[in-house]
Amino acid sequence: MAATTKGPDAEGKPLTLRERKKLRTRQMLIDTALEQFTEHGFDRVTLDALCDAVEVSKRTFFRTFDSKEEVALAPAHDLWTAFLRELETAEPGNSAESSAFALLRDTLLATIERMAAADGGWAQRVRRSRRLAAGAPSIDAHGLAFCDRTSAAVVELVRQRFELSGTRGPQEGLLLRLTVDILVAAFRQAMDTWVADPAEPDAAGLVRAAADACAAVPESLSLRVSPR
Amino acid sequence: MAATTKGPDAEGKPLTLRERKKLRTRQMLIDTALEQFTEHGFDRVTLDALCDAVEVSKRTFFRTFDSKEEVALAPAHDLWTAFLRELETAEPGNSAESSAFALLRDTLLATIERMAAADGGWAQRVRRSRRLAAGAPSIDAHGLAFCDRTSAAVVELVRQRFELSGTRGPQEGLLLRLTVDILVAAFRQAMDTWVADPAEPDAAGLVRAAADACAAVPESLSLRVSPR
DNA sequence: TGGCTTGTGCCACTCAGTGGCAGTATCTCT
DNA sequence: AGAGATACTGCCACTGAGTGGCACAAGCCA
Repeated sequence: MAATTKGPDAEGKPLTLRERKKLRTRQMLIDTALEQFTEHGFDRVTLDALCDAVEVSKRTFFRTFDSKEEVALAPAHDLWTAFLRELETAEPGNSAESSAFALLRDTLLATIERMAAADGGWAQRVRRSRRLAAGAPSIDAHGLAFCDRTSAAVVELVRQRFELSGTRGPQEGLLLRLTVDILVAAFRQAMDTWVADPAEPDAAGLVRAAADACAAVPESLSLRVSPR
Repeated sequence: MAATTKGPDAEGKPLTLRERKKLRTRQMLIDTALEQFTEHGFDRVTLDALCDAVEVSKRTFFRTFDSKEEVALAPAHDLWTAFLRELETAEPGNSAESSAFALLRDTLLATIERMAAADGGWAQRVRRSRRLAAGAPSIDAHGLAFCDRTSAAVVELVRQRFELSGTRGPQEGLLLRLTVDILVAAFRQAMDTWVADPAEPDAAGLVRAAADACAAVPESLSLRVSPR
């Protein structure tokens, strides 16, 4: 994936003042947006109003985000970006199973933990963001599309870093894409159960939910139906 | 799912003139749109231009479709709508396996065949539509979101018509959703291979691709990776 | 300090999408 | 067949997202 995202590149430590300022307005925009959107509803908050509140020109907003939806999705965006970074150095599990699915799952769980550790408010922001997306179709659509693009990048990266085996077809890439999509489906499922559950609003809850959802995949394929 | 879609309800035969006219403009819009979009690019065709070509007011366009993207997605839209209808009367496979996944898969394949049988140009239109979506992020996003909404409706419908078993948890609904999402992932995969393959541009090719993708799901979960 | 780069504000503009209202075509009932 | 009820359509004005261009200011690098 080309670095087309406008998010932060949290790697090189020595941030110049300019960059720090930029990050600060970005965070300002995210926080204010999440707040306003949850308070008044996504489409009842105009960008003009939002930019007014943050004291930033609309032009600047669009230099920071690609669309009104993206600011609401920033937490999810950051998660997947971090996931990709994590995947660049991830190694197949030390356990017996070294399936691609397990690798991806473990990397995702590790990423979640790392995000939460690096920023205490992260879990809350993710929940807010997800709730917003659930209520506003256009946000959800953008989120889905972003997931999809990320999936493609994941497939790319894994093929580049690892040797695939366990199949005879010439279509390892296709199988891999399916694997990634299944992981994503499980994660979305986990997200929704986590967001709906008031008991564990912290990152640990999300990790647990994600692990559960991944574990449920084989079961779900053998789920049986009978007419009632 | 409430009947919020603006698509045709191809069930009651005696179509009144009004409805026939409406359907005709709808089809006109779809055909012209697919043509113009593929020719000049999605965002280089304004709605004004499109409506001009079909000699319809923009207001009328928005009474027929919810958004500019939706007209490009109409074929996919129709497919999933038909899938839902099909599912209302589908019965678990007569074969030994009566898994939910098999039920959904078979229903989907049957729906594809039925769509193609009812309308010769259908396959071509679907290909065009999919190609458009692949090239225009905003179309793709809308398509994903629509798939998601349909998935929810499918879960709803299956839970209503069938008894689920094969699991001990109280979360059959969650498992089922996962099942549906996996089917959708497989189908999207199939779509892309089918669209990319010039050899079998007819519906039979899509059916084959979809069946293959579904069959590949278990394999994909056991796909193994090793560092290179 | 002074030039150089980079981010910002402002302005005007395009285009998707909506509400309202008046006009016309279709339906229905006798 | 004709008249009234019932869609559906066209037109117009409007909101709001998103973009291009240019002048200006703030941070950067000697």
